[in-house]
Amino acid sequence: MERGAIDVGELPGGLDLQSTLESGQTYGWRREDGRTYAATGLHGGSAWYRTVVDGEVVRARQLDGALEWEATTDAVPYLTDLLRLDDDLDAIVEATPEDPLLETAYEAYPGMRIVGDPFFACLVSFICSAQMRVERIFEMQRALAEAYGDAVEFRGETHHAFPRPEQLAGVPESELRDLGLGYRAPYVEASARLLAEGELTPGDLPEEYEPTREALTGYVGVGQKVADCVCLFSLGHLEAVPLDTWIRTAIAEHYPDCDRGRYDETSAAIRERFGPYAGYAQTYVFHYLRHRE
DNA sequence: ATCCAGGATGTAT
DNA sequence: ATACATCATGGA
Repeated sequence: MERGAIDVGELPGGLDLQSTLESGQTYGWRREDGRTYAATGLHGGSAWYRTVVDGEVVRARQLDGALEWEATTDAVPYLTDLLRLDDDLDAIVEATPEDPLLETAYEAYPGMRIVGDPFFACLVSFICSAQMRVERIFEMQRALAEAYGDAVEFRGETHHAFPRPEQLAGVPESELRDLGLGYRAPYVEASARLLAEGELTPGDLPEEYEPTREALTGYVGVGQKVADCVCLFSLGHLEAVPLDTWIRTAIAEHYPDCDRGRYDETSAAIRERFGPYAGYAQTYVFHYLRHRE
């Protein structure tokens, strides 16, 4: 086992691990105490979180201005990617236009970062997110990992990686429905099968944001909103603004002139309003609106 | 019981 | 191209 700590004070803009991992961007981390935002409220302490990446187990917690970690290998490169520790949050906030809602949201959760999730796990998570509460999306991804993912031993405990595409391709629809996926079950299987057969792999995707979003709708169960989530939370397109129910309500209330009636045009308008890191702004607004009071 | 949740798809117009 | 019904599931 290896262990270490990252000085949060040296990260521009700091870090809020709990908000980063529990704000509905990523469903690949499990909080070891089994509790959630709903149970602990915001700033719920320094719980350990764990995930499996590339077959390596990584545990992490934030304590006294340090990001402590224990892992089966050097976790620093993984944490840097998964938590986007190289993002200059100060510069991102600085580049955000003056706006009452954005300023309130940024001030509510200083240090929250956009995640850089593994592609397939992110894709499946947000296919499953359709008409589903955040808490239940966590349960669905955990169920998928425990049912189909590789088991990895660490500290005397068994951890499960998220399944690879070939581990979900061909799984009977009834099995996925039994995990609570509902009508999303065939979407997950069909998209996994595409990847397992080498079609529409991440390497096939364009470089630019908008063509990438369009290409991602080639998966089954992926429309523009889910595609935007993958763009933002896995592919690093920080300008992507997923238009979910929360942000649509916010647009209606705060930016009605940005409502163009169509997804792509409304998205472009709000992107223009929110600036080059519009995705960051969107995620802060989403988290803020879901948890205020 | 009725409504809703980080929507997408198939079909009819 | 746009409007509409339909799609599971569990919690409030």
